[in-house]
Amino acid sequence: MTVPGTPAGQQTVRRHNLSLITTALAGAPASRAELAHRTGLTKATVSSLVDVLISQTILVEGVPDAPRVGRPARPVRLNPDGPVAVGLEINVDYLAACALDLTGQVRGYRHAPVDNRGRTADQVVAHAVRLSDEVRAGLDQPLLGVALALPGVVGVDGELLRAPNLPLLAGARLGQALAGELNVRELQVDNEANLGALARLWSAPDGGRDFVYVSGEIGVGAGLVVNGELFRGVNGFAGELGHVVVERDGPLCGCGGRGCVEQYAGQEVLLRNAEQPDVEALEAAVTRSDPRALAAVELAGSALGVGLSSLLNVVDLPAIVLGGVYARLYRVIEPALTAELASRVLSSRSSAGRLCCSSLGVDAAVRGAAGAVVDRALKDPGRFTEWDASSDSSSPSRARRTG
Amino acid sequence: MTVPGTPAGQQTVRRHNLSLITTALAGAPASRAELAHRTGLTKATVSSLVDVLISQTILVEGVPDAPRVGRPARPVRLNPDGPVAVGLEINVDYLAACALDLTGQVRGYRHAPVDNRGRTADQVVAHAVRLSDEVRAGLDQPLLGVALALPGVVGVDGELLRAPNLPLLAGARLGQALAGELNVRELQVDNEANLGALARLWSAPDGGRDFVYVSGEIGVGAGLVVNGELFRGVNGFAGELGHVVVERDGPLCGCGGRGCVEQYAGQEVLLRNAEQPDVEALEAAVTRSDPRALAAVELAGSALGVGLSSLLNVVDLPAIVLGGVYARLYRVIEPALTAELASRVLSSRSSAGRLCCSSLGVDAAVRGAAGAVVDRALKDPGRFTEWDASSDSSSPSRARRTG
DNA sequence: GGCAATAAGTTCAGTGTCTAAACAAATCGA
DNA sequence: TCGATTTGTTTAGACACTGAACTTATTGCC
Repeated sequence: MTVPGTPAGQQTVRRHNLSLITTALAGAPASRAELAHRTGLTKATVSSLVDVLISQTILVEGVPDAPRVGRPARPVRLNPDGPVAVGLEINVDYLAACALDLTGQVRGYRHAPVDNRGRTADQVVAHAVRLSDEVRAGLDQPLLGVALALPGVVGVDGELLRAPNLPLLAGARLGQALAGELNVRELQVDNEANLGALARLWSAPDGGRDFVYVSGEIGVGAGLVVNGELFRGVNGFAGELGHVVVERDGPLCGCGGRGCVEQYAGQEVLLRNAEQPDVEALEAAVTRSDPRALAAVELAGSALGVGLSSLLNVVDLPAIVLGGVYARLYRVIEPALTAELASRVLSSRSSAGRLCCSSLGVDAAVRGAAGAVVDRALKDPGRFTEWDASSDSSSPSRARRTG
Repeated sequence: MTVPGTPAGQQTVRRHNLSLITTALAGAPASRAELAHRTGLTKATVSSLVDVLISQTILVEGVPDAPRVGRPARPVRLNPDGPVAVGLEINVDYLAACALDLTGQVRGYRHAPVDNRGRTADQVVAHAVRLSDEVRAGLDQPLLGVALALPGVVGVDGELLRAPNLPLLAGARLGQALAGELNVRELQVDNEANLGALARLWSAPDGGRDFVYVSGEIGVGAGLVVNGELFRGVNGFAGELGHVVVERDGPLCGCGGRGCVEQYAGQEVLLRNAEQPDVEALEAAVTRSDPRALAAVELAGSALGVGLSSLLNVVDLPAIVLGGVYARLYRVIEPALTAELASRVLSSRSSAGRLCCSSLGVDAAVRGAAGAVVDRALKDPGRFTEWDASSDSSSPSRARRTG
């Protein structure tokens, strides 16, 4: 909570304890007395903090439930009618948007299949803004914030640095453009693997706070979740599983190296090896036990296993969650993968490295984006002490672009 | 500073701000007024905090330097005669100990060449305790704490989980045994790669706060330093560079996998390939351009480059520091290594991935261990509010083992 | 030598936040 | 209707920070 190198005062304490309340309420509602018990604060302090959060529309009082002996508890919970977070995703062949309230409920969702390969940044941004509006239509709730998921390598400043399949958008400052259009101060931008990982983190409360999420989209990315937080690395390049080496002298990769995971398990290579036009066809071929398809998937699984072994020996995480294509091919890909992992990962002996498959579909990244906004708000609700006064970004009717 | 999930109060603020003072003084002494300027606190607060730290013997007032106009500043600095930290290292063929004062100055050092392969845990612990005493001999300063460096995989609880060359010590709870003998409450245990990395962090102030330190001892380990902090992973297994895959079907490794970095660049393999008995001989052979030796080192460099490329694509760090054997062979190993890195590491285009060589020798890990103790103290001096009262561990004369 | 200028460090009233304990409120059970 | 029980609020006190006034110590200039 406290920012290193910055002096702490009473306000710092307040901020920390406000965050204690909101995170304690993220799971289930609770009375003030129970909050005091959970957080270790006194009842008096909890009352004071809850008052602040209610006045900020972050919390609301619920109806007392089945009364027992003693004064009935008045449960307090995250306000489903408080500010909403919007997640956006710009991908190769679709755009998506998602509105989430503070409780994590989806309040709006749009998935627009569209080929973005030939579109300019301006066009894509305009479309994304439209989706953002649609997704908030009918919700008379202020905008908490917006986050954006992109397919490719995203720098720390939100720039799209590498996007092999969206060349027109490479180098575009999509985050800043969208922030201007949507009239939000800051807009978090991250790649789909990272945000997919976060979606998994919050959608599976018992799924652990440490895992690798493998995003099997066009590239092979991984989101590293360590102690419930994303590990991004210094430039935001962390988790580039696609360019971990499987064979030093393997096939040449677009990155300039040789034998990268992507050259065995990337979607493009996978389809080519299987001689199938798209993922749907591959899935069908696999279910009818097409030998070429099976071989291609097995090769991919084995290479992915080698790459993940290297990754796990470097970052030491106890679980792997497969997303994207790999989730859809889980059944077929799993044996080769586990075989490699079992023989290669050091920690596989002491801690059973669980492998599982994401239950979220294509909407993982958008959900994660919106969730990231909510998460930030719940982890530091004190940020909004000035925020609620200047509610210029509160109404869905924003300043439209001129022309 | 603040512990997540724990209520914050005024004491929390104090603790944070005390740490602000000590870390601000880690570089150079400063007057109270300058500290106020550096930290952002008021002069009044700084005075109060400094008083506390002086009473705890963490800080001392120095002599006023060349006076200028105005009341002369009274510089405050870390107390070189305050508590001392002890670092210990148990390695395959030596034991080492190091005493560091709060300013980071070495106040005592011992390096005892001894073959530990045949010794039991009890024997090694007893020897280490003796060295710890020797290193503090003549220093009438309380003991700040002790940390221990081990060659192998160290679990989060300090257990030595894998130590291929010290089979008698595998599974031993050396940290707990030493803590009991030395009468310290807790004793930080970590592997030599991690502590070597920390030593590098503090010995090269301009060396950056993000890098991989490659420890070329018996195994090939890596210490990952991210934003000035060690990245240990969930079980403490992070950074096992030796078992990153170079060739999926390469030679069988002791870990059960195939084609691990260790099978090309490990010290044992390296010596075997070069047909040399030990590292000294190898160094000599290399300087007289022995073709076998050069080939072996080049092979190692190339394999290390492949492994490090995978590592950097996973954790995204901007610099590599070579330690151990690799530092000694830097000249010869560097070309092959940089070639692999340049073609394979994604971020090598945007951020120049600097490769350099540690200036510390075999004492890197002990220094790092002692430094880790000092670092912890400076980052949270508030921990010692109760500590100084019960000064049972303050005198060098401790309770000896009975018998 | 005396005195303004300058800068360092201290003192003190004021404010915000937490704690602990007493108090008020609301319900059950007899 | 009354005691038991639990929730939530009030209040006095403690603690740490801030800002401003104040004290201290030195330089530089007349």
